[in-house]
Amino acid sequence: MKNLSKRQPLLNPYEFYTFLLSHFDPQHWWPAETPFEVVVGAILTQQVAWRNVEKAIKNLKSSHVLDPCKISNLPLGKLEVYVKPTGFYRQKARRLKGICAYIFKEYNGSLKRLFNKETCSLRAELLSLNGIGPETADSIILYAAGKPSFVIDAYTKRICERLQLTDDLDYESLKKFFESSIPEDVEVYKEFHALLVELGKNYCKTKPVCKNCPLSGKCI
DNA sequence: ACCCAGGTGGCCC
DNA sequence: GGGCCACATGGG
Repeated sequence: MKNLSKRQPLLNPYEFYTFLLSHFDPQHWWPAETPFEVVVGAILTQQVAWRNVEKAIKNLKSSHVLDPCKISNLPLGKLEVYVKPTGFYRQKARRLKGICAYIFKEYNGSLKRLFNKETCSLRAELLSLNGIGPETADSIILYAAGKPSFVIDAYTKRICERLQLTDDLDYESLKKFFESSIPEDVEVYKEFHALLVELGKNYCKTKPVCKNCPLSGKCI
């Protein structure tokens, strides 16, 4: 485990959060109607634009299969067709089906039972499933289970780098950095992450879009 | 014709 | 612990 940044950052995370709140509309994430839709979206959005995920979710909804039991019983080929727009579709279909089968087998298809665990053991259990890494696990815990677990994504890492908010930290260290700097509050965690993505999508891409960026001047 | 998007797992050192 | 690779579609 790396040490957290010893140098005084230009902006502390909570100030950064209030700054973002004052510059962007509330995001009210996650864009989904049910916790299970969050789980599916979290898998499907890996390394792909959200608009592609919307197509896949729409396919699943219009086919009336957006349910853990239905998906675990769906032929792989059909599931692949539904999730095709999200790319890596063979992998994602296989993993999604595996995760649904697990929920079906271990929890009788009830996410509530799965989520009725302590955050720490829930996270470990999610991480043990093929297709769920740290970001997906934290997204599910925060936005589907409604428990505090700060989500780190590529934008967040990039923004921290550009603002010199932290040293180059690994996932768990960066997560701890945020969690130790802001109130342990589900709504704060949700909105902060969503705002970081919003900032990232508009201004902090691999090639920075500095024009009109509310952070221009603070960025390196 | 490129480049990139709300990652993960496998393999290697 | 980190670096590299495969995985694949769709929009700018």
